[in-house]
Amino acid sequence: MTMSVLSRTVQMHKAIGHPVRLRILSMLRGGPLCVCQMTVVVKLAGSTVSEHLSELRRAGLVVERKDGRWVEYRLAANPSAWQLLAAVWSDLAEDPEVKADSLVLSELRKVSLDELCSAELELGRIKRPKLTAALREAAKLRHAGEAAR
Amino acid sequence: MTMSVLSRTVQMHKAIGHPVRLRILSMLRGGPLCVCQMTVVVKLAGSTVSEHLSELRRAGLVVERKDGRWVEYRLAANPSAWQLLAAVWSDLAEDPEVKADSLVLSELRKVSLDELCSAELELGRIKRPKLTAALREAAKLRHAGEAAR
DNA sequence: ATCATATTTCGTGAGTTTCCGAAATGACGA
DNA sequence: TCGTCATTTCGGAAACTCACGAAATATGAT
Repeated sequence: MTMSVLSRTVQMHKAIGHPVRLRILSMLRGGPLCVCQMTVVVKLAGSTVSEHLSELRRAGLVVERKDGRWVEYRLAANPSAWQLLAAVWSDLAEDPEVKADSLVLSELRKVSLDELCSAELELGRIKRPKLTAALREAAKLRHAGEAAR
Repeated sequence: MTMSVLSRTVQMHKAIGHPVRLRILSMLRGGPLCVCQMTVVVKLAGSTVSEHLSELRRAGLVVERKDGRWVEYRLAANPSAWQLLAAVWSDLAEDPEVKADSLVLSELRKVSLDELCSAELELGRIKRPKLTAALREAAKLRHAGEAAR
């Protein structure tokens, strides 16, 4: 079960080397999140997000903690992971998509999980004015970054 | 042609996230090398090694320089690449496979490229006593690390 | 000029990744 | 107890990765 240093390093970089997983890591920088919150932001099937999170966990980059119906993920305290991610944050903060995500998240964090997860609150149908404003702004940012894909 | 920061970061980590490419980067830490030298160490087809090097170049991790019949690769001066690799070296130096590689390389660097590349000098048929000793030692190291795959 | 050879490019097959929706799991509340 | 709902696991389809050998390219030696 103990992998070589080489294999562990490869596993860690493979985990980071995917746009959705990198966005998830960036989101977690602002504090722990549950799966349903991340699902809203990245707009993929819940099962897909769950699988990405499993891979990040296997790579030692995040840890999970059950909290009632929800599962909360946070960045792992792993030192070599932290050093690695530190090298990533500086560049990444400028990215339009990452900025858009954190804009959405800052409003999303103010909504209770019960409220967020209740069936009617799919993205775009959320009533809260601040949140919808954040979503519009995020869409603009994303669109601006679209050219540079 | 300008990629977003997110895409470039992903590309870089994908490039690092492969055992052979990681070994190549580790090898280059000791100075520039030509393709034929790396091919001998990693024991893959020349075309395969060449493709790995192209990917590392596209990711901005290495640069190439033509030198007669040979093509020399070295680590790029790219600052964000350097910061990333710095986080990797510390862990990686202990890995048995990486140690084995650098042991072989330290002897391989003493052999001229002409001598190395002449057809009879496939790995294992090299006459130089120090080099063969290094290869035996490297094989032992690799075998010790085999358990931890 | 011609040959040998180091490297890259190309086509191909095997294996892996990524995404989805459906089914399974596990926890809360009625 | 039963249904509801967040999450995970599973099966499968499309896309991508990795390794190879053959062909193309380019350089140095004869």
